[in-house]
Amino acid sequence: MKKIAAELGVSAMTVSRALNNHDNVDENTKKTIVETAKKMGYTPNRVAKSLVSSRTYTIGVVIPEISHAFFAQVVSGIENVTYEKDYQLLLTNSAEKFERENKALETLLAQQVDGILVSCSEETTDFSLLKRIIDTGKPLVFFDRCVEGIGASTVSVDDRNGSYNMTQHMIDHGYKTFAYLSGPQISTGKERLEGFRNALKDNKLDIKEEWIVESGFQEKGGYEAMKKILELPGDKMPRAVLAVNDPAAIGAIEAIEEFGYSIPDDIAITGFSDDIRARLLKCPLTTVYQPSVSIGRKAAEKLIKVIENKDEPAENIDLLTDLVIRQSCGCNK
Amino acid sequence: MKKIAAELGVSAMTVSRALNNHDNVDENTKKTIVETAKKMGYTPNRVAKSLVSSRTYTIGVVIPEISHAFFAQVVSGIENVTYEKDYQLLLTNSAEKFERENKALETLLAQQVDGILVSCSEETTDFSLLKRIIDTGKPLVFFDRCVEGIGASTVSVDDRNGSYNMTQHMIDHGYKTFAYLSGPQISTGKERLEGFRNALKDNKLDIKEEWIVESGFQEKGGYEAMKKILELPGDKMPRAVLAVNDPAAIGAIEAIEEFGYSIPDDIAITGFSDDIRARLLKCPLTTVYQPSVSIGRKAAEKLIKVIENKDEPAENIDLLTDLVIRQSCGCNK
DNA sequence: TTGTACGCGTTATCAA
DNA sequence: TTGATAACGCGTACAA
Repeated sequence: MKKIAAELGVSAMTVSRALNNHDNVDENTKKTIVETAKKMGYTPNRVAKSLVSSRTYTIGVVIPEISHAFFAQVVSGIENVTYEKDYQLLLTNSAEKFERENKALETLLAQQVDGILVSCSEETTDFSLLKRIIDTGKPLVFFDRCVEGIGASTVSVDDRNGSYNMTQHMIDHGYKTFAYLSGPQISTGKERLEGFRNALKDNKLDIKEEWIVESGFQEKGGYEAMKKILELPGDKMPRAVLAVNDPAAIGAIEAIEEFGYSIPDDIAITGFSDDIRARLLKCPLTTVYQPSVSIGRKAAEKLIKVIENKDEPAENIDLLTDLVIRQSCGCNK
Repeated sequence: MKKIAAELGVSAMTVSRALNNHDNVDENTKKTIVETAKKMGYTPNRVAKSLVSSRTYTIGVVIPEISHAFFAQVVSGIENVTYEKDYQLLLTNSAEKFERENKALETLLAQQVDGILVSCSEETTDFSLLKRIIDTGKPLVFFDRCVEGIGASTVSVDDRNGSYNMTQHMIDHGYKTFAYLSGPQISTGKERLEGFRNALKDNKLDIKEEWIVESGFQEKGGYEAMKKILELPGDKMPRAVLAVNDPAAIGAIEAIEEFGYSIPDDIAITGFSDDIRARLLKCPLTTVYQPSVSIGRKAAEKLIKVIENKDEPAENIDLLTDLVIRQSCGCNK
């Protein structure tokens, strides 16, 4: 800006005004300034701008695992909104680790992001840092793996209902013995398991606790949890398996096939999330559709509202899920 | 920092030195300062730091489509490195649009990122902005969809070879008539088509130009291109189809099935990228494995080298591909 | 319509 | 070992 000013024999201030298209600048000088700015390849320095305005137009995102299809889609939804609203996206990855999540949060704060979007790691059970951040008034919105009741808005699907409905669907089709591959018992994972339990209870079916195995959110955990169930002593096997999400279900399917069982005839299985792979599986996976892109969009929209209006009230936004009935549940015949 | 200084009756400068662990500060004062900083919940302001140092420890990434599995994995590789080296990731999405790519680039520049990682959009044929950025000395590295020869390093796989090898594999197994679903004729897309052409030429096989159809990089384009081929007048059909990437192949498979043909018995097909879905398809897709995470890692590593040493020479890094033979090529019997 | 002074939070530099 | 000052690039508030 100084150089442009010197070049044209005006003050830096006039250049600033011209470039920001203020109306108290002579039309002619404005034109010349804009032109020479372009000619000299001027790029405004947002860092300096941010320092004075204490606004960075930057949003920090903490994702448990970027390479997971679901989160990639959520990010895509977030990006849609930030693009429209002229915010930038600072992406961090907790890699499902509590430590990394905290470090990421600290860094985002240091970067002076205008707001933060968080989906908790698998390990996160201590919310003190999150609470402290919210208490300072820094805009923060949870998505998918949310912490409710600590003052921040949350955006997720109605996990309990989705899980309940899927379980009910299976019961309606005559299944009576169920295994459940559960996620960690926080937010999403907890609610889905509750939905499962409630459905069984409401239908007066027994819950066999040793068939409820924690698998985590990933393929490997699903594989191992399923194996554990299949290796249980005794000759009984669950007739149907509900998994906390599609990656876990996909891992479990591998285990089931390794044991030589066929899906859905020996064991029926369902997932949750409608992963990009679900419909393409050899035996297409029945699952609960989660509007991943919308989750990202809603979360980003809410966050920006909070950023731009500190009085925006906190709310828990639940998006609707849908059952996607394919072959793996065996109800399609 | 000022508040801490006031609290302790020292100057802001001493606080700065203590917090940055300089050695010319009294050990005791240093300790007290660090403690009260923690107690007061001090978070350093990187924006201010950046303004004076003209370093942001931020890397901008321009991705053609975040929600694509391949790119999500590349981003994951990039993030691994930026995490290790303490850089932050500013993610932008060109949505395969030239305009958006340019806007993203401008924004990243304005954000004063220390360097930029770019994979070009499908539409990008005008490299003038990219060239201008490189010429200003701003560190920039291309990955996957690269522009060679304009002064920036590139990281991609040896597309020509990968494509050649796949074609040769098919020829070795007796296939003689090929269709090719091509990407746009830049970088990756161009090289893969060349590999295909070269292999046919070297084997003295005819190339039927009307069976070379531009599909773009996505499912929809693959579907439509394949349909076009199958609807061609005359009763001849290609015996095998090579697609520029897996998404295009997956789209094409849908078209092939819609026409009632079976894979690989009526038409064999292969992809490129080893998408997360490839192995799970009803007829698992034979494809060329691209080390996506490594591409991200290498690109980020190279970029950081350039950032930290302006004399780092530009180079074209080619990672190796591998054929992944599954069922869709029909060579597995 | 244009210009000057100052401040944003931090650090380099020089002086004490 | 510590402090004062200036500077990074920009915008607000005021004066001309």
